[in-house]
Amino acid sequence: MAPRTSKQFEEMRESKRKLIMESALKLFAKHGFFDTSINMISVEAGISKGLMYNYFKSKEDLLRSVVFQGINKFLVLFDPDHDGVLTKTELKFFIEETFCIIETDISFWKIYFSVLSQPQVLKIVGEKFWEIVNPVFKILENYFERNNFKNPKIETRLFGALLDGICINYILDPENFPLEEIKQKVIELYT
Amino acid sequence: MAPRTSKQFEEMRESKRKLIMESALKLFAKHGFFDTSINMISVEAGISKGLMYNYFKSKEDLLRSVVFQGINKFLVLFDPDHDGVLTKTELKFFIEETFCIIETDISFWKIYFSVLSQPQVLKIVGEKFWEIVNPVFKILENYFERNNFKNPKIETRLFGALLDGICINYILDPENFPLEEIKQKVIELYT
Amino acid sequence: MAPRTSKQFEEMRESKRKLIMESALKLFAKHGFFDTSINMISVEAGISKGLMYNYFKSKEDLLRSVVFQGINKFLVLFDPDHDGVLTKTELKFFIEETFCIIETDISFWKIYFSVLSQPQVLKIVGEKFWEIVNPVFKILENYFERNNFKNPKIETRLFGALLDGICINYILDPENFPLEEIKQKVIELYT
Amino acid sequence: MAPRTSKQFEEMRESKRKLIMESALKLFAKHGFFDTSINMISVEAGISKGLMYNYFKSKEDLLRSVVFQGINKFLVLFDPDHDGVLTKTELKFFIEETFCIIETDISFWKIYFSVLSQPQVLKIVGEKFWEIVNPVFKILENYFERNNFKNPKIETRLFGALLDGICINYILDPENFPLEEIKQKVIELYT
DNA sequence: AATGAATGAGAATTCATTCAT
DNA sequence: CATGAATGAATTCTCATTCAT
Repeated sequence: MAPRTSKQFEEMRESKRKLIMESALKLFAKHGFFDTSINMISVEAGISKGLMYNYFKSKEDLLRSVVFQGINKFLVLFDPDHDGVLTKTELKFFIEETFCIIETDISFWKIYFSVLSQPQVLKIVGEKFWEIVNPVFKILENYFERNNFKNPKIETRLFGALLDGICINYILDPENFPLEEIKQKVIELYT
Repeated sequence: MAPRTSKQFEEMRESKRKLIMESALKLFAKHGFFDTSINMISVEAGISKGLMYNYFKSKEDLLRSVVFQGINKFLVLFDPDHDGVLTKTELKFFIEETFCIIETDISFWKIYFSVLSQPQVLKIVGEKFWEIVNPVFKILENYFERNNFKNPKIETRLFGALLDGICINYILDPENFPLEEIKQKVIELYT
Repeated sequence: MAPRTSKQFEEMRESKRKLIMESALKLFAKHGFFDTSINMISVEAGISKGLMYNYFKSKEDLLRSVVFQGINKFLVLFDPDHDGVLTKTELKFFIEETFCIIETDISFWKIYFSVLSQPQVLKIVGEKFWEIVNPVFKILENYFERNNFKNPKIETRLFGALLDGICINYILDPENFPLEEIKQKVIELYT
Repeated sequence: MAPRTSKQFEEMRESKRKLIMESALKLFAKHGFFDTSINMISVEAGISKGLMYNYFKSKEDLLRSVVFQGINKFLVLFDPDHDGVLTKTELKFFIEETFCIIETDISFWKIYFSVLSQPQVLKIVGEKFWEIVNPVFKILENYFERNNFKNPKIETRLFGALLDGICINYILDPENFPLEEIKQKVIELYT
């Protein structure tokens, strides 16, 4: 029998890591970080409690991993050219994709806002959060400047706040929130 | 010694209740609900752990009380005539007061969003939350209708989302968030 | 009924503290620090696990307390005048009392040597240990100097080593170790 | 390829066993038995955790092996003629070698005293310990008898205690302990 | 009313050991 | 022979809540 290659092992590890993260994502979203125990996660993932610690060094580490994975998934939408310059089309695409992701990744966004509003949890995610978010703000500011918005800095902040607010309102009551119409309205406002 | 009247007792009780709630508000905002222990609260309030349970049924009950007190404080701003009809001046006043309260009651808002984004905490606050928020939405919708906004329902939702988003962004980074300029922009947009 | 005074409360606390320390001493000596769980101690003391942490902030803290209590009990034997000068009679008394304490406090000495020889445990007891032991060495050195021993420093070290060695040998096999005769021999050698 | 002979296999096994034991010795001495995990040992030895169990039945078995190897290394110094009779020269040689070994094998002695003073660890090493130590005592007793010491039994115990005490004191503070001068003093006392 | 000692369920984490590959 | 993923029992510690005083 051919011995398993190192690569195959790596793939197995990676897929189990993903499995654990998905279980955690689901439960964190459903019950919140503090009310989700390692035990619950391991049951959900169908593994033993101990094994968790083979893949993540603590519950906090697991949260961090889940949060950053979600943020990164979101950020790739942004400025697809990676040229630091946002065209009107790109912004429209970004907004559309954002709304799409709000809908599909609702679990992630629940965790995301939980992280933002819980001091102890925010502490865990820490500085790295700002490292990621700040460049995005820069690019938006640049966009508003080029498009002759009166006060680009303010506009950027307002835009960010609006998306956050929409997201948090959608999360609160997904059934009744008119996501599609809100999306059209936002696109209309900004492009 | 003159026996204390029942009224004096009530006043003492009420003021101690307030003391506990203020201590809790401060600590929940600083450390989060889960990382604030009953012990910490009682130390902050200068009373014993046991006495807490004389005023609040449980830690959850205390949270609920703190949250609803804050919401009520906020709601009295709204529609001062209680006539269910919002004038342009009243809306402007409402926005201004909202921004004022965002700044002065930052501790409350931290808890508020923590409540919104933590499923278990939201569960505690429960239905009563919607009972309070829904009428406000109705009044706003009515305002947008009377002022010929194209889609009052959407506009209401967008307005709510925007305020929520502004608040959450301010909370995250109060030092750098341009609250005053954002306020002007919002007033300009809606009145 | 007369209300309990604060002093009575303090006494109750103190006696419970002692109870826990005695239980811990017994079990640490019997099973060693690592093989004695907080659970075992609380059962032995007839209290709940949680209550332990009302009196000691951790298992390590409990160990520290037990060890220092034992060391202090031992040190009061030394130089009863507190004049820093040891007479021949005082040394004889010290040796006699030491042997007495070796016999009666065997549990403590087991822990003591466990602490000395387990790096992680020694770390817990830490610097405070040397703060206590060093002055004793000084006084002994002074004694040997005044009594014209050839090399007081060496003699001090040898004396300390001998007592440690006797103690550890007694602990290992109390039934068969001729403690009384060894004591006479030591007195004869040093006074 | 030439098949490996059984003898070669044995040699490889033996050398790997030694490697593991050396790693364990080093880590047990540094961190103590309980704070050294199988994982740490296997990393130190550059092998897998699983392989450890191919060479040693358990962690306890590994400790036992390490301790007995050290004791045996020490015992061969003793009575080189194996005639059960110790000459004055042999005793001097024995003392000198003992002090030499105290210095070079400090890691072992740390473990040794840890074993002596930790009940659970002593239990592991068990009876075999006494089987080894008792004959040595016999030979020393015989020596003191032949050399007209007043009470050979007591003298033997005292001698053993002194060496143990010296060793434990050296271990505690190798930098400052005057090992060489103590050695001269001991030789002077006993030969 | 007021206290804080006491409880005990439950949390995160560790680690010796096993076993499929 | 060699690996390291997987297990699960055991451990320390926390904390909301109760209750005798």
